Amino acid sequence: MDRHQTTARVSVLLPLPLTGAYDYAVPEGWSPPGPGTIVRVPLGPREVVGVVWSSNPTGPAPPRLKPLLEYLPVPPLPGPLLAFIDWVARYTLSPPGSVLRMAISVLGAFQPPPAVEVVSRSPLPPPPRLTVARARVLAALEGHPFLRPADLAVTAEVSTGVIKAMVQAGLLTRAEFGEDDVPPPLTPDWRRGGPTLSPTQSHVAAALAQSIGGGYGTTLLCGVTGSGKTEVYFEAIAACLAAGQQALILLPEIALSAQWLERFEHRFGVAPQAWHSGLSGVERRTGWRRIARGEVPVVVGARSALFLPLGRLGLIVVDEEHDAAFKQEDGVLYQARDMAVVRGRLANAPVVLASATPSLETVTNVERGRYRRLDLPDRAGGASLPEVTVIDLRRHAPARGRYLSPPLEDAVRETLAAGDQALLFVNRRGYAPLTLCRACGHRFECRQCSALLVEHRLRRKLVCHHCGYSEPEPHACPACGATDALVAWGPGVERIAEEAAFLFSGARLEVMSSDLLADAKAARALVNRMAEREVDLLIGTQMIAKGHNFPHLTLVGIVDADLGLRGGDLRAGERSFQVLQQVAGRAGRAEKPGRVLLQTTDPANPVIQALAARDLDGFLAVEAEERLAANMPPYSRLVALIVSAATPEEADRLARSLARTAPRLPDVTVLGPAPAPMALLRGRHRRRLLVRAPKDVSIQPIITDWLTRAPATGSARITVDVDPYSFL
DNA sequence: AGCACGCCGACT
DNA sequence: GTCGGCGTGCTC
Repeated sequence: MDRHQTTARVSVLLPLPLTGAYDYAVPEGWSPPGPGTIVRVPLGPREVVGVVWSSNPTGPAPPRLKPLLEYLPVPPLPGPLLAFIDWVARYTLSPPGSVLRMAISVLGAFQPPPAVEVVSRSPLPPPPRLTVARARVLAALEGHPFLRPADLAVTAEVSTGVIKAMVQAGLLTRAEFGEDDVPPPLTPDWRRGGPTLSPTQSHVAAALAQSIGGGYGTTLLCGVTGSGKTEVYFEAIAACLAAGQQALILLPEIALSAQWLERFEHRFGVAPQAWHSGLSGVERRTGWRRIARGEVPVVVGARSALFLPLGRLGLIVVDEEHDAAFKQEDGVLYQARDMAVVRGRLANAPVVLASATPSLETVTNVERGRYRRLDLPDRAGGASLPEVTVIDLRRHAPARGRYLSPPLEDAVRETLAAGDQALLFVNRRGYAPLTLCRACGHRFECRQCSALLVEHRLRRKLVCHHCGYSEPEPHACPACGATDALVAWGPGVERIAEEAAFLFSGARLEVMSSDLLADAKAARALVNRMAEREVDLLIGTQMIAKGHNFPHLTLVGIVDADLGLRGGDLRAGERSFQVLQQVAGRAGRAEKPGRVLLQTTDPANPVIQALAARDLDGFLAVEAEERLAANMPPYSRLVALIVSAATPEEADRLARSLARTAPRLPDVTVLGPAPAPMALLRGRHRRRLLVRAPKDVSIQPIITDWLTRAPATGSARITVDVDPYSFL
């Protein structure tokens, strides 16, 4: 072709689920934009914001190129973030645009916010005689450099007309004040001394701090509850700040970590930039813009913070790295802990994974020599670890219809009599997980999902925990019409609270469950009441396991340690161990020793045994052996293909078609199709195929190829979940 | 993701 | 006769 191109062409990635980037023409006379430049482009009948992905795209130009419309006044996205977005898209088999959307879907962040009109006192001396109203206006401005005219009118109790006239008369000066004129947040003071660290803590802190500036490397920071993990990685953050770089801390549930923010503020003097779904529009906008301008030294956030435009990333910390909440379960399906490691590698920054109960994946990576491990074996301040006693429910059966065994009941009584606090852990919300008709055997199930409806007696409702569907508590069986035949089956937190209120009348009892507390503030208030000893007996779900410190808590009762040991979930054992270990960690954090009583019907179970012995490595060894024998992760890789459709027939048809066209490769196993564990979810019928492949096989191209051979038709959809976590 | 175009039920 | 339901298809 001898006709060379006259207009420059760039490829632009749009935050939409398209197959790739689109090409646009750079208008004559514009400086060519570099990768990462945020631009506005035409798309069909509308205009969208996208990001320049390549300044010199290869391949044939599309027949007609539309021109770029505008370079938006924001710094370009940092190169390592672009590489990260591409990497996540390839790994999770998501359209790159969908991944990009997570990075730039901050509404209105690309235009400087409209300036606000403000007035201030004019530098001229006020005339000797002022009307009463004008004098009030000047008085109201005392102590304020500037105010919005409307606000000033309200404080001075005058009409806006007075202010207008004063501007005219030169008594007040007008100015424009933009959101960006707000001074940048204060820099955390890394020179402030932290708490005095023990020799072990100092040693570990120094090792972490030393990795700052030394390029990528992942460290597992393993320390039991109360060992001072947070304070230790704060030292790494301090070193990162001292080096002029930015630190990113990921937490599983930001909303509940007011305590974490307080600790940070205590150590560094200012609050970090928070990033989570609870932020308001303005907070997101100003936060994102500040981060993009490189003004923010520390960000603490949930999963999505991985996609922030941090350009001088010097450290990533993933706290509670084992937490299943790091797995994003809708939209782009990714494991934020694993992606944090990738983000660190691409930005050449060290990564710290912190946990008291690290995941088998992470520990295996240590054994393979990919991660380094640092241990904090002792509890800070010399507090002793609680003693764990296993109660065999077969030998110490509770009374009929009850769930607290005599030894646990006695222990609670003793604790309360001694003026101490006790905690009962029930990992199930509601009153009873099953409502059954004794006359005909009818079970109440959700119409939308294949899940049992859970009775919530306090709300007088039966609730589906998967889709939120609820119906009033029934009086009669809808199947056989029998009245007085419905029974509540199994324990929930409300039922245990009822039993405890009966057994320990006079004790100040409170229930902590996500559906009984209005918001994070209410949860915090309850935690405070517990810490202030205004509560004697706290009964709660998983919520209570998260890092709260109760100095006078000396007894933790685990009502049903078996919950979660069954259920066919790959990580059921791990999850039980983690939650139980955390709950056990609530007891005896101060000078008083604590004890843990654990009710089980299966005392010989290795999870129970390891818990009783507080033996993390022993537990992980048992778990590792089982996973290796079953050829399951982390010794192989799983990919789930979820087929969903409006009708069961459609779902079956596509699932069978996928099974027929499944790849036939020596090491790749395809299991299924089977009804997905949640075979009916939100009105859609689901089937699942599981692919298992060795870790060194690049599974993504195999799946992509497979999907082109069995395309979805009609209402059917295929969702690919690389490294699935939820088997429920 | 939007926003089009495109074919079948209850309204002025 | 049309207003409008949301089912498929395209956007450099």
